[in-house]
Amino acid sequence: MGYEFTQAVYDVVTLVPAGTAVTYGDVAELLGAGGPRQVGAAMSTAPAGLPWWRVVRADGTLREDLAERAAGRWRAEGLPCRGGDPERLRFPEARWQPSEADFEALDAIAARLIPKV
DNA sequence: CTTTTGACAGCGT
DNA sequence: CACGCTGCCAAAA
Repeated sequence: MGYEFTQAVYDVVTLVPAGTAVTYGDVAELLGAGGPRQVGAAMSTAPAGLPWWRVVRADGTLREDLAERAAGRWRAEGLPCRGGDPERLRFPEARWQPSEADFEALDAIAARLIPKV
């Protein structure tokens, strides 16, 4: 199965529960591969239906055009925003804390990931 | 095949 | 707080 990095990123993002968020760097770390920019590259081609608004920059913001569309979702999910800025999440409060079961799922994803031969 | 781009992050200034 | 610079490496050109 051509399980590549990009697909693994999507799988990880899918695990992030509503009402929580992670940073691009978090995704790379949870995956145990790549880095923030690689995750961003993968997200740029994200399929419809993926909760992309739950993946933000380390400072709790998103690129402006994306932040506009994400703000509504954040409010609907009750994500904690910082100060009076509705387009900036408050970390680490908003950060997803994976349960043990989540870590197992994460581990499974990492294991399936085939290092690009 | 090579080169450039980029939904980033952290540190220095 | 704001820039600027560098490292990172998958994707797209």
